[in-house]
Amino acid sequence: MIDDTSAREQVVRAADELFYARGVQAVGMDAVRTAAGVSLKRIYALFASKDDLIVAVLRHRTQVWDAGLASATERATTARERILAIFDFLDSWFRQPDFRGCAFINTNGELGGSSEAVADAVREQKAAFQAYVARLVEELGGPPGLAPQLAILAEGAQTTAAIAGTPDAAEHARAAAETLLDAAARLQTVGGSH
Amino acid sequence: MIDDTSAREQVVRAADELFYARGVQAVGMDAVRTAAGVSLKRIYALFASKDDLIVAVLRHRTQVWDAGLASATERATTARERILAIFDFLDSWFRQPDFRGCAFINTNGELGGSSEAVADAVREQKAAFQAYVARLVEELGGPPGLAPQLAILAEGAQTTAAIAGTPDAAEHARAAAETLLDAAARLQTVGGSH
DNA sequence: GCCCTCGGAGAACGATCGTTCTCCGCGTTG
DNA sequence: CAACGCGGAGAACGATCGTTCTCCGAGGGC
Repeated sequence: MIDDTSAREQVVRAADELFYARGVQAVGMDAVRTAAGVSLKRIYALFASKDDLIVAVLRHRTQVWDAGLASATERATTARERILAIFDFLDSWFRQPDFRGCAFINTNGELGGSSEAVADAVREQKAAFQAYVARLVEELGGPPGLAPQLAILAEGAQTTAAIAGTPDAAEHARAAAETLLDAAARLQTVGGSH
Repeated sequence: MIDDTSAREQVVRAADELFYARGVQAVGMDAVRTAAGVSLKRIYALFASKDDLIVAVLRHRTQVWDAGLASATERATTARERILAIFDFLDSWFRQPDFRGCAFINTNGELGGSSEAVADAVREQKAAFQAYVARLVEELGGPPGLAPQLAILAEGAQTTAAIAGTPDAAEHARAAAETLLDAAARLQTVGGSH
């Protein structure tokens, strides 16, 4: 037998893939069991219920997202480049063949109305992303109002790419972000109303 | 008894409200029957299956959305004002107490991976919105790349408002749209690189 | 007035869900 | 070596799903 920690990890990883590909409610616990190779008894010893597993999957996705975002932006030297690197990160994500939109948005749409725990986990992740963008904008010296605008571009690109089935939205969002960054820089240098 | 047309309408309207509030899979056909006041036998005479009903609900939502968008933007006189009116329309929508995000995005996240019919209906609606924005941008004389950027702002505002539970995203998206419109106008008048 | 058809209410059916329980084999301890 | 506890496989359970069927009462044609 394997220890609890790696069993948990296997279950979460398998459930994550299945939930993301087919939606949460369409995946039965039997499918999770088969994919993870962990018995149902064990799964229910590690997680109190399917809802618990869903939340654990969302927290795992948060970690994966945070790590991917960090590694995508750390190469850039300036704050502006780091902000634009977010959209390059989205672009490469949208190009993956199994891309099916943002798991947090999808899960929130499916269960956010009934499960408060799910809604909370999703809200937390999006708030963390907003805070990350806000930090970059602050580093840049941009106005505080710029950060939510950039975050909205990133969110919109994700849903647009998921529904259209093309990665174009990343480029469009990146171009819009550049325009917003330019406008902020211009306001900063000339420092006045038009 | 009532005629088929109004029975259909009642079923679609009731299903729409239930699906939007709780998610599609969480609503049984019995609940639709009770809310619509139409017998299950009749429902299955009007719709071949639940999937059929889901698609009919999405088409109905498309009509409601189109009508709301048209009435919100028709008062504005210039193309720029009509574009910005989209975000005012979103703002008033986000403030409704039963707002729970964009039904198309939610349904696509829940079923788009398994049902091609649902994915198609959602794609159609989003493509129509993109085309509508593109028409306004053309009317404005803006560059063609501007339209997808504005559409992405609208999409991002919807998911952000749904998850955060606040209507702030509409204002942020509107402000970003103004910046993008200003930048496009500036390029148009001075007509050159920076 | 009688029959016949049609639609409404909801029971019934098979499938599947989340969750628990049973059975069995294996490894450990005294 | 024998008794025992623990985990794995999967059957079992009650609930609920989408869909169909049965029963029954109301209303129009002869």
